[in-house]
Amino acid sequence: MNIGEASKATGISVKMLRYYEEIGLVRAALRSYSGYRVYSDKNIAMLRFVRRARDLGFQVKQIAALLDLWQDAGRASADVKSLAMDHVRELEQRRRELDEMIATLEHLAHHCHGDERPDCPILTGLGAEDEATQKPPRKKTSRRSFAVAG
Amino acid sequence: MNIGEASKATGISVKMLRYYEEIGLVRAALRSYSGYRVYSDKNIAMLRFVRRARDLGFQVKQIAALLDLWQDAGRASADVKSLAMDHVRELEQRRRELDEMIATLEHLAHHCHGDERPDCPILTGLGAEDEATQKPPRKKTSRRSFAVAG
DNA sequence: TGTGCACCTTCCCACCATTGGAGGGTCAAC
DNA sequence: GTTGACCCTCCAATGGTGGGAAGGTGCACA
Repeated sequence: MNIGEASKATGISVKMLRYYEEIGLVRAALRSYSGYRVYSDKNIAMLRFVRRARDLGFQVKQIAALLDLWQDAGRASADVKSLAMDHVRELEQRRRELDEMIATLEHLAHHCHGDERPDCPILTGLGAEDEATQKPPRKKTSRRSFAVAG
Repeated sequence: MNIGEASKATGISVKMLRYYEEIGLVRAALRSYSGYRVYSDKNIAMLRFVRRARDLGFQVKQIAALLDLWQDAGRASADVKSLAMDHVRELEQRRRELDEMIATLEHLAHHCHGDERPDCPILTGLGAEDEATQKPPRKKTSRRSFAVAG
C-alpha cells in the first residue's frame, strides 16, 4: 500500500500521514526502491487507531501515550482509563465554556429586534462594562504625551 | 494611557494589543514623542468591546465586522443579530461534536475495569473498525481550539 | 518507444491567536 | 548615575492542517 491508498484506508490525509511520521507519532514507514512509502496492514491498523483518537479530540501527545499503552501488552487498564477520563474532563470544561458563550449570545440576541433599526442590545452588551475589565479605576496618572500622528 | 495600562484596563495582553493593531483590527494607536503607544478612553472602550467579543468565541474577522457595525450609527440591528446567530449556530455545532466525543469516551470508559489488568475496552474500541474509516479524509470542523481568555 | 497522467517525493509557506525572548531605548525615582 | 520597570521592534514557536512548487516514478495506451 502506498500513501494514497493508506490515506483512503485510514481517513487521514496524505499530508497528515507524512506529518505524523515527521513528528514521530508513528514510526517511519518502510520505503520502496524508488522512495515511496509502503504501508502494511499493521501500519494501517495503527493509523486507524490514531484517527479514531483524533476524532475523539485527543491531542497528538496524548495519542502518543495511548499508542504506547495500546502496544504494551502488560499495561494496566487503570492507566488507560485515567488518561481517557482526564480527557473527558477537559472536553467537559470546553463544553462548559461553549455553553456560557451560547447562553450569553442567545440572551443578547433575544432582546434584539433584528430589524432595520440601529439600536441593538447585542452591541451595547458587548460594549458594556463588566467586572473583568473593572480592574483599577486608574485616575488618569497623566503621563505627559505629545501626540504624534499615527 | 500607555500600553501596559491599556492592557490592565481591557484584559488584553500587551502582545495582543500590538497584534490587533498590526493586523488592522483596531486603528494604530497614537504615539508619544518617544514612540510609546498612547491610548484614549475611546480606544479603551473599543478594545473592551473586542475583548468581550473574543470571550464569546468570535474570530478576529467577525470581530472586525462587529466593530464596523458598532461604529455605524445607521446599521440595521438585523445585521448584527444575523452575525450573532450565525456564530451561535457554529458554537452549537462545536458543542454537538464535543458531546459526541464525551459520550463515546464515557461509554468506553464505563466498560473499562480501570485496574491493574491489561484488557481495556477503551483501547480495543479505538482500534476497532468503523464506517468512518471508509470515507475520504474529513474536512475540518471542530479542531479549532479557541482558548477562552486567560 | 514515446507520451501522458496520476501519483509520489521534499521543501517551504500560510493559517489562527497567542506567547516568549532577544536586543535595545525611555522614564522616573532614589 | 544607577536601577528597575516599562516600552519598542523583530523573530520564532506553538498545533494541526492545507496549498503549492519543483521534480521523480509507475503504468496504461498508442
